[in-house]
Amino acid sequence: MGRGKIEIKRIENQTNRQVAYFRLRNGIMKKAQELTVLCDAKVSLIMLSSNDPLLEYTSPTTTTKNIYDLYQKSKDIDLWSSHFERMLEELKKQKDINHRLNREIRQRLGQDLTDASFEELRRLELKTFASKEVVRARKTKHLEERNYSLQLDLREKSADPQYGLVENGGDHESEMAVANGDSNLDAFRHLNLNDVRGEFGSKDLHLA
Amino acid sequence: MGRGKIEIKRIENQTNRQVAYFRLRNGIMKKAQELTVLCDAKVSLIMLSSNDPLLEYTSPTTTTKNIYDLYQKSKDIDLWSSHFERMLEELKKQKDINHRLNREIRQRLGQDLTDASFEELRRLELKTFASKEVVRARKTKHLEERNYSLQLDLREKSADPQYGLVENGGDHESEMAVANGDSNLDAFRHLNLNDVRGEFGSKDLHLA
DNA sequence: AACTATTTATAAGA
DNA sequence: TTCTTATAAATAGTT
Repeated sequence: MGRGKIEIKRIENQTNRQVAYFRLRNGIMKKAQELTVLCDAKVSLIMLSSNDPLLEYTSPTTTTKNIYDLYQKSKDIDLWSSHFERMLEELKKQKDINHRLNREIRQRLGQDLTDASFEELRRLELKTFASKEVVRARKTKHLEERNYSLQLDLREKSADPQYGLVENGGDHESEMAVANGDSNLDAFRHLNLNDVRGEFGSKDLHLA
Repeated sequence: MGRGKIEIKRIENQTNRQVAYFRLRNGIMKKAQELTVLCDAKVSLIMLSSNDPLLEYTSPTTTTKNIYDLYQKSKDIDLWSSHFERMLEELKKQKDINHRLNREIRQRLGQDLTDASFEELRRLELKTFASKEVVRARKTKHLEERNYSLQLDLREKSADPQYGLVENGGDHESEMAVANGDSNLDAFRHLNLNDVRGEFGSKDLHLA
């Protein structure tokens, strides 16, 4: 509606397109507002165009989150699980970093072991056990807590205020490298533990 | 715009309001579609009015989920965080603890064990060995299985085919535990490493 | 960013 | 409801 009729297809001229966007977005926002008021409806309108910030209209009687909750209910889907996916992806990424570091560590250990004396080897083995236990304990405890979180998650999949994401900055790499007692110490499995244990005599093992 | 001008305020007559909603919703949907095509924009429009099913328009170039993700990114908020907030907070805390612990562990393993006596080392080995095989085998496995089933639950709640969950393979929990290690130093402390004194050399391993 | 000729949307009536 | 149509509103092209 204007001086001339236009075909509804992408406006190829970048500038014209931008101008049209500016006009039309105001138009539709107004429509959304009118619809809200006149019909007592809830409306969520979100628009995005390259080179422009995201723009939204949300009926004052509701919130974007509320609309999305209703949307999900209506569609019987769960968009929020995307966050869970995202976290899993992040973990997967970290896992990859872990693997890389583990390889590195194993290589270093291998080099060091090449010319290690018997005493040194024994010392390393002991370190292995110590690390293993510490890490194992930490892992187990954390698993418990994660279980708890997941359960809460499943239980409370509905209402809620808005919070900011906790930033994940910082480098995990060195920490993981040290903490990952499972894989990074696998290298020691090829040590003949029996040879070493011989040194200690044959006392029975007591469970902790 | 019509035969007469109308004031933008709630239409009190229920029927008229309903009729208006029907008209206007078609209008705004068309606008959304035009905006999408003409300006190459992404639009998400969701409408709700009592006694009517939820109605939406989403640009064919995107999805509601995608818009939602972009929205959150743009607003730097996380609408889902009430669910995840607890977990993320926890992870952050764990990470801090982890950082501190790693330093501690590195120091202890590197320094304290260096001078361990034969007797202490033997005791240390026995303890760690025992814990390794017994406690973890049962407990950890149980927890991991439980985690896995919880995740399956979450996964089944997600009906969005476009965003399949990251394949987990049952490993993420351990990775997470590793990456966000927790503070169970108890097992470590029970080793009484500080009491250990001995005769060993000091060739050191670098774990990171 | 303003103007205005036109197109488009739609309020009220049938 | 749905169609019709007079009129309001939106806006394309222009300045």
